[in-house]
Amino acid sequence: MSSRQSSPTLDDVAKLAGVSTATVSRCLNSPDLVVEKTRKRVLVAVEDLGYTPNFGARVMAAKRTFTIGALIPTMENAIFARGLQAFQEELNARGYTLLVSSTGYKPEMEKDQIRTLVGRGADGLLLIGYERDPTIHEYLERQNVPFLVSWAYSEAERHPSVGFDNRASMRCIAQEVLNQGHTKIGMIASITADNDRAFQRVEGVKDVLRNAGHDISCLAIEETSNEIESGKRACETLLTRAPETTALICGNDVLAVGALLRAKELGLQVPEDVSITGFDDMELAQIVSPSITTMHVPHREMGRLAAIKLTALVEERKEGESVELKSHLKIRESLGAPRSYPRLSL
Amino acid sequence: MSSRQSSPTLDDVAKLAGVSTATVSRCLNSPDLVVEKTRKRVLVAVEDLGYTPNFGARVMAAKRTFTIGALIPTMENAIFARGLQAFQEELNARGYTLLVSSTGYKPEMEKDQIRTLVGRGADGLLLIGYERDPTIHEYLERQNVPFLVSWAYSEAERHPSVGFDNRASMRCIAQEVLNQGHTKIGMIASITADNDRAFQRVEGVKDVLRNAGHDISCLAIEETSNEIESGKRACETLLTRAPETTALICGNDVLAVGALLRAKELGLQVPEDVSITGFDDMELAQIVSPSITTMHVPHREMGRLAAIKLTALVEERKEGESVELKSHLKIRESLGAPRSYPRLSL
DNA sequence: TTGTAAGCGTTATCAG
DNA sequence: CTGATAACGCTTACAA
Repeated sequence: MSSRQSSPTLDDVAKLAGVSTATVSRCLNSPDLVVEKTRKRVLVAVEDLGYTPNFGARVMAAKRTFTIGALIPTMENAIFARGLQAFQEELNARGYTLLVSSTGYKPEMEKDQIRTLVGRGADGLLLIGYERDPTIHEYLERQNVPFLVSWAYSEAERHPSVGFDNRASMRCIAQEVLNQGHTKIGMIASITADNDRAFQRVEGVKDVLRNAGHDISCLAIEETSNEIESGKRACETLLTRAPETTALICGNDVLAVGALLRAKELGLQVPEDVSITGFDDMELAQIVSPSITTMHVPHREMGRLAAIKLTALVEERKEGESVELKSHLKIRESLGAPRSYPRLSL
Repeated sequence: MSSRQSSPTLDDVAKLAGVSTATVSRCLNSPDLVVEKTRKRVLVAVEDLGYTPNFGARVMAAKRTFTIGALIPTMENAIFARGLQAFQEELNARGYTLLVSSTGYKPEMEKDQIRTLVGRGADGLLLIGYERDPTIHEYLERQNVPFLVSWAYSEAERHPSVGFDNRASMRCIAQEVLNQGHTKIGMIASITADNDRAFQRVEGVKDVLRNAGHDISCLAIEETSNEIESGKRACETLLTRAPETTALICGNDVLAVGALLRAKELGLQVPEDVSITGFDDMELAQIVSPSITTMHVPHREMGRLAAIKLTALVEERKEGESVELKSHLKIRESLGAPRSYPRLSL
């Protein structure tokens, strides 16, 4: 079965076509440098032999791989999957191949993977969020591998990014919650350590409360991992800790769905007894009942733009500018005014 | 900005450590061939220089890339994302990197991408399902690139796979539907052209009906793309076409969720007016209300095993054996006995 | 327009 | 256990 039949090389093609390897190479890479007649002969030979250039050799000689690496926390979260799919499609259209790895939200893992991807000759990298050990950025600079930050945008950061302002977006949601008349607010956040998106979302909520004259120290916050099950647990914990809470602002839709399910299990009415908001606007948010008020983020568009930006960065080797995408509030059923009278405690 | 400062090479490390390049290479690849003292010195040098092996060179010399390519229909479907995540984790643990592309369920796209991945020197490929142009398999054989089929398992096929029997699994669901007393059954399937999983799932339903003495030609089938929205539309179309239908067997959970939502919008009770079943057991299935009776498929386990199998295939270069994973029925709320009296038509 | 030949940075064989 | 050294297959000056 294992006929160690190695692939035809440039040399084979050259011989068959009766030209030099240089000519064959040129036919493939810059056809206009070769006269029609020769080119034709070469292409026939290529076809006949079923020749495919050897990747390693090509990389070594050309010092380009046409490979882009992407590091995402996890493929299992639909918001990354969706953006990544669009990213890949656009990359493909531009002749690049995507190399993906996931980090499981672990900084050490990310560091490792970045080295791996660079080692594999990725021409450029897509990274999620700004926050990471500065030595990584230095390393990439030194290796001369451009990278684009995505899923986040902040005026305060100077590195090129394609994303949205997590903090401002969350401010928008929190404001809406306040507008509905809520004063006892709880937050279920994803783990903020090493995660600027999660952190900024919490800050956004605090900004608004502070601005409205609330005492921040009263904001009950539960931090937990991004799973529906965790959202459920956090919901219960928080409502036990702070039973007077009438609105739960969640760091993302996954947590919000968890919170919603548990709230219902606890016999609470949403939004009558407790309002719940999400973030991201994944499909899930409009499927559950009641549907979840959330912040819509244009993930596909973000992926697509990131591909365009990053290939430009790679090809032009100059500092690109950041692109801020606009998120917008999706008002749905899970947010409403608090009851005018307190509900029975749990 | 663009300080064309190229990375340190093996040679640099060798010089700094005062040894030959061969020794450095050995330290990195087969440490046990090098005496402790030398190794230590070398590793320090590696660290000092921040040396990363050049991928192209390595590929060329070793004729291995430690890269595995995976071609999935789309990352946006959670069932692929989940399996792929596990696949990647296991691959990583074994020192391989994953190269992913999606085909959008298009055979031509798949063909293209396979060539690309092989061109990039993928040591092995993970492909979803058995069905594809036979020339592709010949091509891979010729290029001597082993590939593993996944997400499907069939005794009738000889190529190594890690998956489950789509047809038998669906038979199991259909039988359960029959057991509940349904006789007017409809099916919402994904597009079966070029998709053996979708096709086998339809066959599974037919097997059971045929076996129970039903006339297959009466089975109302709607084929549609894998989106919730499509499931909704198909549900309405089917119930309009065959209003007597009391059970909708769906090719997967995405379609089932769509069908469920639309059925509710149409004012039908599930399962009292119409039962609905899914397939895959994605998270979604237990979150909607009523929760969906479906077939649980161990996606993570499948991905993990696929990684083990495929790397074995790559490393041992011998025909592997297929692994059949067992799916199992998840009875939930969306399937029940039909009402004894007919409901009002739509 | 085409050919020649010098790298590119590893790995692996073979001596020592 | 370590060191020379010959591949590996392609790109790209430079020469013709």
